[in-house]
Amino acid sequence: MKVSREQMAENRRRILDEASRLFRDKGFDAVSVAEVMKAAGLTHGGFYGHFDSKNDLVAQTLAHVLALDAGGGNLHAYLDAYLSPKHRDNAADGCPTAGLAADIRHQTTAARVAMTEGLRSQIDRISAALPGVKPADRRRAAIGTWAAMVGAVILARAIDDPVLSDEVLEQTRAWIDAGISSASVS
Amino acid sequence: MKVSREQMAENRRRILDEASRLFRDKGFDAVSVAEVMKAAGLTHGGFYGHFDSKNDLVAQTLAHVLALDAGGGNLHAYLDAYLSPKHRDNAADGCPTAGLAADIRHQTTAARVAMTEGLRSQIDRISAALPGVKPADRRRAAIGTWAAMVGAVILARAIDDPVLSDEVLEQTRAWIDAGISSASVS
DNA sequence: TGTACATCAGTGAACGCGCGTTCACTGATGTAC
DNA sequence: TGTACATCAGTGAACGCGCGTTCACTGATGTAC
Repeated sequence: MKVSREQMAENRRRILDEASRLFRDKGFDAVSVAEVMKAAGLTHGGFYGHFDSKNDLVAQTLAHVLALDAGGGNLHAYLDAYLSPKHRDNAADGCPTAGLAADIRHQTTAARVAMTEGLRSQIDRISAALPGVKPADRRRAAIGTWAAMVGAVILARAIDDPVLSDEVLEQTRAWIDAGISSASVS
Repeated sequence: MKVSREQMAENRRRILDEASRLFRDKGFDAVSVAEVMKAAGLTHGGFYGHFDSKNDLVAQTLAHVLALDAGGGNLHAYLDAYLSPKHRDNAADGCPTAGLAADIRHQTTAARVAMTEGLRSQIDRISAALPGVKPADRRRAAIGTWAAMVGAVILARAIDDPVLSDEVLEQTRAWIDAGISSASVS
């Protein structure tokens, strides 16, 4: 049955929100169109009224979730949250880059473009949150720090030993702090 | 038709080698059993004479490829090769951690255990290749450096803009050098 | 060493299943008058 | 404002396809004598 324009817009938003969670949790390929629609409270047939294909959903979900991605002003607090066991253990609610960047390689150009723009913004945001670092080194510090953050969460999630996994998060945190500190104006 | 024991052992090795390349290139889910067997010059039916299941192949392939993984003594040369456009563009022949770590999360315990042991060795190897760093900081430097290396290659492969992708590799390289340098005994 | 035969690695057709996608249909929406 | 009807968002059965896995069969291997 037909629904109101507002209801349809809300349905679309809910599909993107649920797809975003499911994709981060299980990866693009392991989530079916029917699974996303069910999570959004709809049936699978209606999917193609909102999106051209599953590939289209992937690209639009990335643009949707990366637009929201914060990373905020307080780098110290952001690092605390990012390199925490809680973030490692809750991929569905976590950073889309850590959850999906490795999977992007096999997706369509539209999806890759959305991820590229998201990463560009993220590098700028971290750079802006490094006021103590000499301007000439700021971009270098932002990229190096972001690579280490994403790498550490991916490694921590891959490791089957809680002790080693926790250690990867903690030591990466300490290594990043030391790097930023020694690149800062004294 | 039956083949000799040596031939069977060689077939098994070839299946693991081809699976290793294909998995690194396309991810575990995107590679079919038939595709692996064809790449090894066999037909798909014979697969189950070598492995219990596709999950078993995944776990054994990881153990096989991580056992070979070098990372050698010369950290400078290793960093050069690792953070190069060539490595970024040749995932099939590249580091299994960069290619597969993010995918491991959704695999069986056996596969996760194989990856965990591979990462443990890799951290030890990098640690041993950091003789200039104060012993107390060596493990921290090894973990932070490895996280940044893996993260940078994953990000560089996800980015659809060659300029930004190259920059991620170069700046991460410079950031790692600066970090190791400032953690070294003077 | 030579022969007879049991073993078993590899073949390829077939299976059941879940996937992305299509489509005829339903009935609430929202516009024309 | 009230009514008549065209529109179209959502439904659910159905499709073709590729997947992991099974299995009856083949014929070279390698052992027993």
